[in-house]
Amino acid sequence: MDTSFLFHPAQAGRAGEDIALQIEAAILNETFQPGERLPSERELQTQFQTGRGVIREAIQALKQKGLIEIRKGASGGANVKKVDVANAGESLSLFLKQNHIDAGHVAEFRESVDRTIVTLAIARADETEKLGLVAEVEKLRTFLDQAEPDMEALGELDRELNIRLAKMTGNPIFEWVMRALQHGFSSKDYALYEDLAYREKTIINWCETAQHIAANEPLKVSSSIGAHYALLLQCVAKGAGPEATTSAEET
Amino acid sequence: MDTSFLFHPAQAGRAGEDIALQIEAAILNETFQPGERLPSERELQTQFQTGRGVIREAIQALKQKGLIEIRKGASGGANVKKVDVANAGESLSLFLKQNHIDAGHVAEFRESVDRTIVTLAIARADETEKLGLVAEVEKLRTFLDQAEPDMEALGELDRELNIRLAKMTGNPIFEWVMRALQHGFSSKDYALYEDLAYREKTIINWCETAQHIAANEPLKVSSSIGAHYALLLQCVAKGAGPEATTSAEET
DNA sequence: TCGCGTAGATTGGTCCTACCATTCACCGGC
DNA sequence: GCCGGTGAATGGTAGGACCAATCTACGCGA
Repeated sequence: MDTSFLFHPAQAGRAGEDIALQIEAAILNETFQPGERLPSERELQTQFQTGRGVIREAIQALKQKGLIEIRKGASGGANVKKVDVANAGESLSLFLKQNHIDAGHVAEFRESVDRTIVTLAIARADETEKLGLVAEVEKLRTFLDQAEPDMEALGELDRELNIRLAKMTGNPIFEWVMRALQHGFSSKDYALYEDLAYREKTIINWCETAQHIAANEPLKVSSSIGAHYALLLQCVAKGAGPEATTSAEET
Repeated sequence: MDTSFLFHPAQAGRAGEDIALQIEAAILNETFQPGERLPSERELQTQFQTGRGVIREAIQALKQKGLIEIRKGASGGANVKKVDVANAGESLSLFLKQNHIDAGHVAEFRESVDRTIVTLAIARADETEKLGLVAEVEKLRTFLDQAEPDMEALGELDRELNIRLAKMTGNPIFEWVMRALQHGFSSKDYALYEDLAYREKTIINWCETAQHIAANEPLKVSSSIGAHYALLLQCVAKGAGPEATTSAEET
């Protein structure tokens, strides 16, 4: 492939990062297919108009992320690797992105984690925490009256609530997983809030969930969680409904 | 701190990796505390007897992993960072290691994931897969008669079984999580198999679990999972009980 | 005496050049 | 037609030079 047009020179005190990002973007949007070979270091050096050390640092970063693997020798170089599930050392968000994990699977996983989280939260969090959660959730209501709510703020609040809930389990792994999921998926997820009906129902659902937690009602809260994800899947299906499905699938 | 004795020169075609590992080890075993400063690049260069490029690549790798952050200028350099839960972009295994997440929390998380996995596996896997699982699990029995079983092989088989089960959900995220957990925890986990009683009970439990899956008995399988983790926690508690924890462990 | 600004030292960031080690493709001899 | 050698391509390492950012310390002036 002729890649001479792809990249532009990098500048400032972080040329390495910049270059790594450019290449990573090219890989993630599949300009470079798995199995393909990146240009050699010396070639990239001229394309980016930079020293070889910088190129090497960028490549090293991609290698560290598991995006490429490197072989020496003639016709060696950096091969784009399929980030398959076996590279578990890597970040969850990268895995979700490169494999186009569909929303259904993410939702399914999140639902299972959420159910455990609320159960543990009810069992372990003290009254103060539970009431604090309820108070925080109530803030969502302010978004109900607005015709054009601040999506940024709404998404942020939703994120914080999820993390707060995860913390209430007392088990840091749940918090880690929650943050990882949101890091890898937030952009897609919160776009759903654009839908008015979804927004209203979801906010109400959040309030119910928090109240059931405060009231120590594990079964009711579990039912709320179920309702939440039913809602989410329904909204996803509707949004992607007519024809967008075909392209979204994969391998 | 005087660190001149800490490191030894690296060799072969991957000096950078080697050095990164040495430094990472020093950080993880807390020879370098969070907040402390690593020696400057030029110092490390003389300590490792290598070129500065190699040092920079090693440092870049650590930065990529989120273990350090780097500032320019006098009294700048590489600062050891506390990998807290907020860096969700990072790998789960690193998080487990640096934060000394205790076995109980890991077990709790695994149990919740396992319960979901078996439920989904029953619902989605076809007969062939289920019978395949049973057949594979039966191989564990061969370890029952041996006085000195090959722990390596036993651990490996256990790992494969878990992943096989995760795959049967049809949701790649579960497989990812399972692999991440095992990557970050396997060494400690499979040491438990050293205990004869635990080994026997766990193997039997595996067989039960597989059979219940093949028989499509969600409740029974859930009960098996519960039994498994009860067993595991009990064994951990016993092993960690007196004080043997300190020395006998890993590396 | 106090405060501010400048000069120097420290450290990471970049560039360059040379050389080594590995691997592969091509070519010539058997 | 097969085998082995040889050279080219490519990543890996070494070392030096300079730039840019940052902190420290000193000295000048109010």
